[in-house]
Amino acid sequence: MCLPRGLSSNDLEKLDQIVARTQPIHKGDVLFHAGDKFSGIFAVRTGCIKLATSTEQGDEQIIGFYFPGEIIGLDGIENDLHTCTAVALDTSCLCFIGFQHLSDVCTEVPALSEQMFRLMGRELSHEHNLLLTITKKHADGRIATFLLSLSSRFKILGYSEVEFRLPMSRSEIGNYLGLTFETVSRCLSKFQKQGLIEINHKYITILDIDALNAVCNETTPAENLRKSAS
Amino acid sequence: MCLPRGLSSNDLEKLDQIVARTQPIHKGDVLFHAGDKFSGIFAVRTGCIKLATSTEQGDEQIIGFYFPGEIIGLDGIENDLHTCTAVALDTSCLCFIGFQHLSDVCTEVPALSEQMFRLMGRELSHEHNLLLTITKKHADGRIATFLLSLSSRFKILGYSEVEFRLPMSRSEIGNYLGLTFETVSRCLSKFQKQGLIEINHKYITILDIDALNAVCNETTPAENLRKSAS
DNA sequence: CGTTACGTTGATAGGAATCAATGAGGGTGG
DNA sequence: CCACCCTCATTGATTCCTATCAACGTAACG
Repeated sequence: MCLPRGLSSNDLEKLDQIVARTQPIHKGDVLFHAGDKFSGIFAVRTGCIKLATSTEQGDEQIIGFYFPGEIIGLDGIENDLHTCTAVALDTSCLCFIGFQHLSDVCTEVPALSEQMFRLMGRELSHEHNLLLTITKKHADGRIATFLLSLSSRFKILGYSEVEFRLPMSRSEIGNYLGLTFETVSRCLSKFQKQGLIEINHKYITILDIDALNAVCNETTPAENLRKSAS
Repeated sequence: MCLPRGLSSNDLEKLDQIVARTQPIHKGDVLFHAGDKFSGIFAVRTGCIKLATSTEQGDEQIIGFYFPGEIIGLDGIENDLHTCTAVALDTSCLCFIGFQHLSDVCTEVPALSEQMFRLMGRELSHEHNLLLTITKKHADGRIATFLLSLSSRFKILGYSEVEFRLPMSRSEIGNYLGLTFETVSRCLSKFQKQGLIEINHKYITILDIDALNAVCNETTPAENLRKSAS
């Protein structure tokens, strides 16, 4: 499992008792909607889930894509209401941990409480990084960053870091990175022409990871924004 | 104080014992640096603090501006290291709560634990909103949104919601909103010409709050990004 | 085999970044 | 106390990136 880390086997047992394996859900299925009552958190076992918030006007902003080992649902802890919508991008299996159980165990096991804080902290850093990527990088850099992020996560999961399938559409990538799908498509084509990657529909092969890294670190737009650092 | 909410007076007492009032810090002083060891969290009592992350290349991204009653330092919970830098924008007073003490009291008082989760959840929603603002709105909308956010926060603090001082520079506003300081300046001037606000250096008067709200909700760029909602 | 959603590619336009020059305040030192 | 410096802010001219509009190709699905 994914949640525990530094828990005693005794504590692990307690945790294990409250974890439920859910039925697989299919592409397009909604795990929870923004506004739904918060009932607990989910751990992705297989597949991929996207999380998105939205404005009153109905535009949606994708917050992240979640792969096996990653946790979703923390957005509901604040007010017992989910602020995000979670949708499966592929057939996916999840574990569910009811919040009532979880907080019971948390009071018994302080280490689990800490672990929960860490998870929320991770969400926060993820969003910090996303903000940095969006505000400081051009389209090229954002997409290169995105591809490398996927690559490193797949590697951790034991899959190939250079050859993988994108579970999300161009449109979703664009939404996530603050770009239009046309721009995403164009950048991917450009990277292919430059020999950085090879694209076959949803399948990507990274040919030159160093060059991609270089694109990530390219000159930032709004050089002068740095001045506020001083 | 700011942290408690729904705590018993008994619990409050425990909390009170571990809160330390710190010496006032001055404009430009650094409360903690990214990379510093995490020692505890701060509550702003007076003044204003900015929080920022940065890339390896040194560009900084301002994450938020924190006013009295707001909490900073949660970014350090994940790895016991701060991921943000906190800088005073004005002379400011803060309370400090050491993390060791805090987690001790948390295990005794589950309600406080929940409160901490809620605080982190609030940080998360704040960043979701910021992302939405940056990716879905033009410069005008971002700045109008920013002004209205300040306005409502000042109102809560008991200050005027239509007349206030901006503790941060144009450059910092721009950094926060993903714009250059020139664009910020231009938009503010434009709003003034349109009779929405009046600017006097750092002092702002909101003349037409409804019109500002309208600017916030204006047509979004990248209309087609919505399609991924379907 | 048509329908539909998704993806690619091209042409154009618009908004904000960049470059540049000038002005206003605040602090320091003579 | 005034002159100077330096940072912050304003405003204008130009450029560049990416959104937008549009047409077409391709894959998946019933």
